[in-house]
Amino acid sequence: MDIKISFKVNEAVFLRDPEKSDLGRTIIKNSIDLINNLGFEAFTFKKLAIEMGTAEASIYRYFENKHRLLLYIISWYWKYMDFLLDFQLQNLTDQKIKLKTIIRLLTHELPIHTGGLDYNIKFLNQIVITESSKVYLVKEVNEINKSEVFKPYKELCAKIATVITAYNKKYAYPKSLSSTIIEAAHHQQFFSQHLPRLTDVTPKNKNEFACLFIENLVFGVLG
Amino acid sequence: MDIKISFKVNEAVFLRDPEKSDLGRTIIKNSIDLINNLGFEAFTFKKLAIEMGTAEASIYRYFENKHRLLLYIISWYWKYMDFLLDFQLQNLTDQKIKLKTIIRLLTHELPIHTGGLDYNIKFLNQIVITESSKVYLVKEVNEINKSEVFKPYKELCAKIATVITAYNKKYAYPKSLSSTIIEAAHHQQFFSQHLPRLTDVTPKNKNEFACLFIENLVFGVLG
DNA sequence: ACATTAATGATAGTAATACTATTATTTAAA
DNA sequence: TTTAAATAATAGTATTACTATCATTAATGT
Repeated sequence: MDIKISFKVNEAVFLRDPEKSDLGRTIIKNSIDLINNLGFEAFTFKKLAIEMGTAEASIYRYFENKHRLLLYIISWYWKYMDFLLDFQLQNLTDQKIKLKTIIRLLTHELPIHTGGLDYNIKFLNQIVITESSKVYLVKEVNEINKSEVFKPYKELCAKIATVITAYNKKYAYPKSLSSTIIEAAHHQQFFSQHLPRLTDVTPKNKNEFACLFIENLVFGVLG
Repeated sequence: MDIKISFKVNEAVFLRDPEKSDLGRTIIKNSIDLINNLGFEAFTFKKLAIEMGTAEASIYRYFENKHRLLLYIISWYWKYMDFLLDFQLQNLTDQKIKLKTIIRLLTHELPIHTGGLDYNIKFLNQIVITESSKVYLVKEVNEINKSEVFKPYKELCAKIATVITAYNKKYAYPKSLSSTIIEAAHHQQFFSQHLPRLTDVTPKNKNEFACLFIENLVFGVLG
């Protein structure tokens, strides 16, 4: 069975759905590559158009601006993460194992699901670590939030919070703990890569570090 | 006694030291106001120059670009935070009270120290919450880091880590916990202001929320 | 007090960015 | 096979992110 995975991203994010045309999919694929290469600040639609051999105006038909395009990519990622989480938590009954599975997912490169997915998951992962907070850390956050485009993040957060509560019914801050571990997963990965003195990473545990730290944190708080 | 507080920010951050001239100080003061008003993305040197009634070129004599200016402001903030921390931890012996004092400082508006400080601390606080991570979440982070401009953040982190270790010698991740609570302090404040569903904030505890959550987190992990 | 240096103001200019608009051409749908 | 929709190609504008020049003002040293 050759399943094509695709996720519906909120329509408010784009002008034309990039999933529904070759050009659209090429835009997303090349954006992921180029944002990863240049960083979001230096990334422009012009450069993307040149990279793709298309016109700048074509990209503007899909996205209002590069911030929306990033929002699309990040939303897509959260939807994919949500899907993987459902998939991996399936049939698990032990809440501790569920939490460990979640933490593992949040702190590692996403497994590449055979079939579908022509996006570079390694790059996507790096983009999420470095750029994801830029989608909401903007002046217009309240305005943007009204169109519900942050829903995928909120839903993932709520889902993790449910598992937290199932593990420890008395814990008072399941959603905050959830958003904190998501963000900390990114930060600790970024710091261990670029600013290791902000962490306790060692050369030995470099890849596992964020996971170890967050597991210790979560089970420390939840008991 | 009328003490003027000032902090030496690493010289690599600026071209000309803004603390050493009226124009320089006006640049910083107005930047804080304007970044708070417009957000960092919409903030430009041109707008700042108009606001100040000076020429754009004058500002470029102090800072290479707006990223460096933000880095200056954020570095200044960390130095000020470090100073306040020393001040408030003075004479405290109970490590638990020390940690609570730290968490309180990280999650509240900084107290305005009489004398000195013509910067708007309320605004500065908001800028740190919303913009501070943008100084390191950039492609050039390794390059920038070489000039030691992130030292104030690292030193604050190390200082907090010392207290964490003093409180619990067995805890394996003092620096990561330290950077995590600093970042979480910002995120949880931002989320409770703008995206409350990512938190467990209630209308009642809105101002105290981040503090309560992080206290619970820290003493949960450290025992 | 005067000369020298340094800082600022005023103005101009350039390349790149972030778009919008127009029209011709290709592709897809009715 | 007609019609509509999507794309390519091209142009154009306002703003951004700078750099350069030169006159003026302020600060400093002797």
